[in-house]
Amino acid sequence: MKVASFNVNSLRARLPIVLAWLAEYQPNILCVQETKVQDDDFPIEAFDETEYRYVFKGQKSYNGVAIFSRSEITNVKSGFDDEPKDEARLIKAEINGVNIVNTYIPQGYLPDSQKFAYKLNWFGRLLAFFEKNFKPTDPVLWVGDLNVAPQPIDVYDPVNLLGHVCFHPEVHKALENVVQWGFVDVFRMHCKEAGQYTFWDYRLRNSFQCNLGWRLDHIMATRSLAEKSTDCYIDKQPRLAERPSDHTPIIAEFE
DNA sequence: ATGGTCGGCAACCGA
Repeated sequence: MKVASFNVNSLRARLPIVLAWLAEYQPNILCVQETKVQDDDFPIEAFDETEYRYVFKGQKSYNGVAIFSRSEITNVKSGFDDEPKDEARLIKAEINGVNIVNTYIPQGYLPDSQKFAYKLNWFGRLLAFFEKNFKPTDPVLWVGDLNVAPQPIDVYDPVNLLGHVCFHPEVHKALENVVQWGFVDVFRMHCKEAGQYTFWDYRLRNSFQCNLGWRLDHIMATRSLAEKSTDCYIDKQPRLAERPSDHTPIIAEFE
């Protein structure tokens, strides 16, 4: 089983890239974030021509998550139970007995801002979500753009970037609290190398060419599932396409 | 050199 996560930065703008990527990599499951499309305008026709089924929850302009799957998708639910639900940031489903939780976690703007406090709180709400819906012994995959680079080897300049909203001690603690519930970082389990990134800022000149990146997109698995993972890797091919996203897909393979 | 990127969507906001 092949599972992937990809922040597409607009599904409609990236539609040919996503379709070509699905055709080439043939994952069983693809989770996407930042679809930036409200549900009425989701490009269902394009995906109805593929073998993929899909579920999605979006809103106008911002956020938006979707899951594509070659197998039946059941038990779909978006958002938290309490307010604000953030439906366009969290979608959960069950596929072949595996629970998929696809998240687009708030970026946080600046460390002093309300948005950063909201981000930190979001991890707490997510932990409560896992505690309520699953047991750590269940097969759960938590994937998506988590907007956190967990370790110094996950950012291009750990000294100067320390304190950034995506590389901040409080965010590291918030992430760790959720991971401690029962997750294994599947990419890190298979690759200990520094400089393996999934995001390069558009605003930095030549950030991709110079590999000035961040590892913000993750595939987390509960222990029983992680033990079945055979490989995990980051795909940089879409950056070479006509219209690259600032993120690139991460793929995990399971027995 | 007083700049430099995207996408959505129609003036800026978010990343």
